[in-house]
Amino acid sequence: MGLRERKKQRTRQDMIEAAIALFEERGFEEVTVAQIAEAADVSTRTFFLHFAAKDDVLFESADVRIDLGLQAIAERDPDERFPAVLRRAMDEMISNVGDDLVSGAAALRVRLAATSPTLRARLAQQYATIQSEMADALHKAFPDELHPVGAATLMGALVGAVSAASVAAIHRGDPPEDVREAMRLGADLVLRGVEARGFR
Amino acid sequence: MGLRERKKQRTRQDMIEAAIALFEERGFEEVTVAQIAEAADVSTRTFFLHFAAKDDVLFESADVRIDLGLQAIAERDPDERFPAVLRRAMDEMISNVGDDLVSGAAALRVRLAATSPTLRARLAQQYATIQSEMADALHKAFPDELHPVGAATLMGALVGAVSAASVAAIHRGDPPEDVREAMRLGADLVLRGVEARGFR
DNA sequence: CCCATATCTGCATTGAGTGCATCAATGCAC
DNA sequence: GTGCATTGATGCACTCAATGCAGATATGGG
Repeated sequence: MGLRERKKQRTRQDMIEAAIALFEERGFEEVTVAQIAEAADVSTRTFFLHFAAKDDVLFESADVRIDLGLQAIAERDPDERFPAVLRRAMDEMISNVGDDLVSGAAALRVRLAATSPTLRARLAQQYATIQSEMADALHKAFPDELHPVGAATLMGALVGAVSAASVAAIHRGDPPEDVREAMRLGADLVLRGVEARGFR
Repeated sequence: MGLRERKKQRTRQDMIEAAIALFEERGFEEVTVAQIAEAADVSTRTFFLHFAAKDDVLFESADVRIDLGLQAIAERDPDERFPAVLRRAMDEMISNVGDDLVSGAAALRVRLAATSPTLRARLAQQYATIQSEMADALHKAFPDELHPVGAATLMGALVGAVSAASVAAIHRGDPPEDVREAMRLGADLVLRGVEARGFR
């Protein structure tokens, strides 16, 4: 990595650190981009060169590995039914929420989201993306067993349960492994219902 | 209702109609508040006197009766267990999504949300409110059987399933009763899992 | 008819976000 | 090392959403 690239990452990191410090001190809504820029000693224009929006600076390390979920679906055994595939997919994703959870970045986001509609929206957006991409992949992998509405409903329940569980657990201050366990219980709740009787 | 009040409702309605027409023609993001105000022959300041944000104009008739859900929880039979209570609550709420669904306002929102992050966020916010209020009420009603994280997870799954189902069904152009049926199936999927084995 | 009140309006301001032109440092070829 | 293309940083002007404030105007009640 050349000097140019290193410098770029440095200013980026400066902005992230400045932003986090200010957010922790005053809250998300009370800090302006101009203040972040000033604290990081860059122009506001530079901020938007690195981040599309003010909240993006908090999602730098947000690392839900949706690719692992999609991969789990793609790699299914020919005779494997979708509840089993989903169990693998969710387990893969949950076991790999990493850095973010450990570093406390996720906790900071949840804490700040409590007082910022903008941030809540951004958080929701992330889950919505996972939900719709997975639903799409799922329908394509099991076209005869799951119609589009069914797949969407199923992923809505799964993502809804898992996200609510993680937010609630993080909000409570649980350590990373307990958060993951809460997420697993959430996924299990839904998948149990799917397995109980067939779902469409 | 006096003349003053009628005039107020009239300007409000003018703005709503102007906004809907413009949104349908050009999409949500492509229409400015100034344009809506001009089309309704009022000042932009008046727009914000009636609506806190640009997207609020589309949620005038959004009528998810969360009170019915909370009421269902409050009125529970002493020996009724929470899965049964939740069935009643969800059924009450789903059966009473009314006007909005019939008038096509809900469909317009879903259609516009497809191309507007702002609108998606607003939609998500609505569900999030229902989710957290119900989770809270649920935990308070069954303090020994459902701890806070469990209640949050459960409502996350329920609201996630129902909202995804309704959005998918509406997106498909299903008529109101089919949309409600999709929502019921979503709720059922989750509740079946809860009933299958006890949930915490 | 007069006064309190509520709606509507104009104006100024803040803050997010974008387009554009420019400057300066870096990387690269020779 | 010199020349040149690239690219990251910046300043400036601008749009748009949203808010505060101060008036103008109309309504409704006495």
